[in-house]
Amino acid sequence: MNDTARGRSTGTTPADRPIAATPGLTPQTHEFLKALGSPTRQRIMMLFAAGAELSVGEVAERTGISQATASQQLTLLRRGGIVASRRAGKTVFYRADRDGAVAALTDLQSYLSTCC
Amino acid sequence: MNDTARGRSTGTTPADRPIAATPGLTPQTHEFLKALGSPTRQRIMMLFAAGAELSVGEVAERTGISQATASQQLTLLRRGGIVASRRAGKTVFYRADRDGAVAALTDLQSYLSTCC
DNA sequence: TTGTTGTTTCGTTGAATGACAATATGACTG
DNA sequence: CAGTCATATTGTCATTCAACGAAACAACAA
Repeated sequence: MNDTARGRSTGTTPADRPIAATPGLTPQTHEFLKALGSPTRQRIMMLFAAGAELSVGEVAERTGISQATASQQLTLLRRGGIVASRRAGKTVFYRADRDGAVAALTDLQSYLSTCC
Repeated sequence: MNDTARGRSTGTTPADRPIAATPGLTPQTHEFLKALGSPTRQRIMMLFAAGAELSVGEVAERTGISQATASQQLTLLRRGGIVASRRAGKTVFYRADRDGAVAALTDLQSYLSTCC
């Protein structure tokens, strides 16, 4: 569960890997693309508009999917860096992760400016 | 390919709400996400760097996949609007579609600014 | 016409995905 | 401690996807 090592993130890029040598997308961005490639997960994301914070159960209820599925899909979205989670007692609240989204979008843009 | 009713997109959006009315992503953009979500197709895209034009057979050879598979994957990429094709006699040349990529990226950006 | 070449479509196979119910874990309450 | 609530994980099934070879199709040459 521990989601350390974000890899790309905010402008670090030490001395080990120059950006230009990277032939493709960051694994993070790959997860991002897969995450948003699903209509169900797109629908879930729309629930987080305006900075809303929702529990897993609320997401399940509002989308009409089972609690188990909601938990799984939210895990995928978090893996894609588009949502973040916070635990408050027994319930876990998810919210949109704007920074993660921007990072993925930036990576995508850089990738596309290479291959297009 | 006829994309009627894009909804948000390039319009100047005078006094109406650009955000509230848009429920999700364009089908085109959905195809775009699915297309780039595959490592194989990401690899294919990298072949089109610097405006290169490649036949289906060349793509097959350089990626090590069968010609049939290459044709299928290129179809998916075209459906996502990231490549365009041109027929010259018997051979079909594919190239990156920069405009399509930019359009999808713009749509994505607008979507994310809604839900994040 | 027949043949050749490049591409697409068809049919199949194995792997990955999405969804659910059932169960396990974790966190609080009594 | 046992009990309960919210979430996570597991097991299973149906659907989808990537990849292939074989066959159909399209464009040209002889």
